[in-house]
Amino acid sequence: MAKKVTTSDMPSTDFIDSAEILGKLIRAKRTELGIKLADCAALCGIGINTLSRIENGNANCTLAAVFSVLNGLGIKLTSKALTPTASSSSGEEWI
Amino acid sequence: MAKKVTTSDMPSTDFIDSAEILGKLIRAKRTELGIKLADCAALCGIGINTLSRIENGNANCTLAAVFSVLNGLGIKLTSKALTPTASSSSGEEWI
DNA sequence: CAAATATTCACCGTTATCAGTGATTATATT
DNA sequence: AATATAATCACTGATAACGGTGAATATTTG
Repeated sequence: MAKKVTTSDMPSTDFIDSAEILGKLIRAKRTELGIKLADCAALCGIGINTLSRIENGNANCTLAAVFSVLNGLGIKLTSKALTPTASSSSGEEWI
Repeated sequence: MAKKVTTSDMPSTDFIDSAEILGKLIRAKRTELGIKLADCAALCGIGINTLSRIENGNANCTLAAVFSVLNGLGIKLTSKALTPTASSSSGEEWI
């Protein structure tokens, strides 16, 4: 069986700013769901090798494959919320 | 000059679940910063064509290029916060 | 409406992904 | 420790990304 991964293995960073962190996030979610690599790949409609590389932090993967996994596993990505400040009520400002 | 894009052009979705939405987010941020495609590409260390394709929602782009842009523009991505619930104090649960 | 600027597109050569298969290595279970 | 299971790696052939350049197409400004 695969190595068990819990949230304690997740990077302490709040932000997903690298393929490594994204890969760890995906692996943590998959193992939490208790599904193996091969089944997850089939579920997400990508190859086993590709999923393995994504989880291992390989940055040379396509957005297509990554979003297939994120959506397949129900992982929700957000940027900082669209919250116009008082100084910019017209809504040109991201925070 | 390029078409002006403000946050009003941003997708109403809270979640970034496709290359299209990610591309729009990037473009909104770049235009908000007032820098042109070529300068932004140089700043992020990628080619102009690649940045153009990313902003236009092409899913066949590498994570490497995308993270170069996100980090170059200071766009912070997050998943749902790591908040272990009372029922899982050992930390196996994402919300 | 014309001029200037910004973006997209088509092409090139190089390089690398991708799915699939089978072999190797790592991890769990008894 | 031995067995079963899971994940990684090395290969194949097909397809496509990547950066660079230059041309074509927006888009903005005077």
